[in-house]
Amino acid sequence: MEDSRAADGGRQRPTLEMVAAEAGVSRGTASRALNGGHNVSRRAMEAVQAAATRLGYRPNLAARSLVLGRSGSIGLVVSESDERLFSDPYFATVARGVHAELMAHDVQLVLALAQTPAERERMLRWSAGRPLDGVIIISVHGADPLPGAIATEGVPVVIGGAVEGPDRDIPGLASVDADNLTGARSAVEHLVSRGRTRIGHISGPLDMVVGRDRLEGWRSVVSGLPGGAPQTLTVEGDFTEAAGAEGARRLLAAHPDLDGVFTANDVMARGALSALQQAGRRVPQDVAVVGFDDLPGTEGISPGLTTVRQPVIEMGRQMARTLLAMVEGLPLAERHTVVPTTLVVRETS
Amino acid sequence: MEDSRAADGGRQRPTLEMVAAEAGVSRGTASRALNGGHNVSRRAMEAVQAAATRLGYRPNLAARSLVLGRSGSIGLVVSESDERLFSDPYFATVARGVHAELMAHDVQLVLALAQTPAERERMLRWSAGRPLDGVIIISVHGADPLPGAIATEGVPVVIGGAVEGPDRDIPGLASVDADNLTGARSAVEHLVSRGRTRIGHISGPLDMVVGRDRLEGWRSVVSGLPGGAPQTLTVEGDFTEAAGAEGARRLLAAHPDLDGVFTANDVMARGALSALQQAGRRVPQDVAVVGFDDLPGTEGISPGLTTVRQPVIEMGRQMARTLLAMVEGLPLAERHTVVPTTLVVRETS
DNA sequence: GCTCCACATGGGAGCGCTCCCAAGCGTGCT
DNA sequence: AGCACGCTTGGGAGCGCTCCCATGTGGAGC
Repeated sequence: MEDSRAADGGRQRPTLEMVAAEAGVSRGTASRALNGGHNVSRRAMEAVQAAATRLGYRPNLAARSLVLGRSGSIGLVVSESDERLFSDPYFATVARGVHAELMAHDVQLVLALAQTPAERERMLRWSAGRPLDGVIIISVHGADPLPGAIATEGVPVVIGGAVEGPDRDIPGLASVDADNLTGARSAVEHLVSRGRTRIGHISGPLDMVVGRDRLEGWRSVVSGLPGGAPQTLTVEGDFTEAAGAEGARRLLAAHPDLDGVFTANDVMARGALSALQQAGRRVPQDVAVVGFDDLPGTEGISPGLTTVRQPVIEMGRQMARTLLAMVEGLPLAERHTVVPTTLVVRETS
Repeated sequence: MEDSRAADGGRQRPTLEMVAAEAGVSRGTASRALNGGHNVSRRAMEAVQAAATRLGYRPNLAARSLVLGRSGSIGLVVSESDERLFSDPYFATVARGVHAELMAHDVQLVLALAQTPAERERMLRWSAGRPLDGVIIISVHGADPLPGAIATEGVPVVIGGAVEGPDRDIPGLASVDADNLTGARSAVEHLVSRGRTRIGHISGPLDMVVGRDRLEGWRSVVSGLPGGAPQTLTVEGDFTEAAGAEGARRLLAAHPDLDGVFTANDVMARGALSALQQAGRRVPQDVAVVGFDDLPGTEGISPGLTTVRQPVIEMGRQMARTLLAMVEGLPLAERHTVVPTTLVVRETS
């Protein structure tokens, strides 16, 4: 309507210049009054604030970004399909923690996928081009060059998960991860303490460090058992419920005497649970099941799942805190944080 | 390390000026070459592009925003607690559609809550302050002044859901909603066609239009039945599984002869389902259940739920499309879109 | 009464970009 | 051969803000 392009509600949006004029001071004074308020007389302070409210002044954040070289927004990047991003509760939970912490610092959360090459290129554009002060990347597969590339552009990166190889030494790159090795070990040791001797593992994707770490935790315990840790006691999954069910079926086929299963996350544990029951196994009498994650909001589901809890919301907050500190240029106590896990015993073991 | 504040990887980030110098042309020519490419000779074009790649040039999006008066990012605002935002699959699904459409247009998605007054004030700051070109608001309660306030600031708003009252006439405010009335009616008519005569309803929050609309759809059919539509055949829920279970228990207590339940969403239907089974009712033999939503990804869950499907992903895309059109200043065919629903009959009816 | 300093203020510079306009240049027409 | 038009090009202006520095003003100290 009205105008062809100026999208404005009609009148000119008030600028700092106009506020200053209205208050009878200069631009510089107005700016100081509205921000810190240092070196501003009480009189000027009040005049400026009154003028600002009278005019309905809102600082233009783009202009501020330009001069400060900072945008006040950070990206949360997930290298997954949009289907998984928006359906796996793990991501939602990390996002919840990240969101909470960012909001407390008045920082915008930009959500984006980076799975296809085009999406990855866009992330680079967005971070290097400044509207992103920093980036949190969760779900890293393989030796993904993206985090390193962004960090190299001078934009701080925090990875949700472990960092291996040369990326560990890039100063602009930090990480927050659960102690997957110890956590997995505690899960399997718990199964052993329950008298289980034939313990299978349904792993996460083995191109992800988290998948390999939890597998390794399992192996380190199971290889000490009489039967050892044969290949057939392990099935690679992808963290989905279907993969859990399929994994349980495969384990059962190879080892009819299976009496324990440790899955790399809770979603797969649920899948395994129904497959086991469908195969006529009672849980936990015949087969005990232990998962990993213990996301909030899943406590009520029956049967109560024995699982390794990682404080995912808090880890999300920690990622955001770390990133914000890096954006500020503050020194970090430790670049690579590892968070302890807790075993939560419920009904399935 | 290195430097105290300049977060840069050390060296100066290349600017358009530097690219122009490298290519031996002026700033203006370089700009034109990198953007549309109109009125630029082939020679200059190639020289500039080569220089840009050689220098690793990334345009400063803050500067561009400042001059264009546009940031290339839009906000997705949810007026709910962060717990609900990150656990209710409905939001995730809308977000999925919005995300897909925005990415196709290279627009950033900024995710934010606006429940507390402080959060709502921040939204106003973010939208009026320009780094948000437009805002999509989902889950509006009561007569929320926020959408109107943002629209009045000159920032286009799209509401996911119905708009009532004076807000309908604000030109900068559009909406996308499912045809809840007709959808609810078709659900209840389906129950009637299955021979049910005692049909209860577990509604959404009645301070939301969607809650009232679906209730009204139920009432319009049920009031024509012999027993009429007494108050006791309705329980107000809040879209959570617990509310669904509690609602079913209350309905059963008031009407032991209950033979049908229509719930305002699928999550509550799941809750109702388990409460009904716990009360010894067989579904659908004793009591038939129909939900609302039919979100993708829930098809596999057993028993298959009869429900009213709304194309939520597509609706999310539609919201984004509408908003982007408004940002462009394009004329809208219709400001308030209503999307038809489909009844999907499965095992619970 | 004069100097000195702390504090308050105004306004220029500049962030990196896009837009606009004037100037340059080659071609096709009369 | 001369003129006009169209395509390219360079560079100034300006988006709204923050920083910095020079200037102004008052009170404390000698």
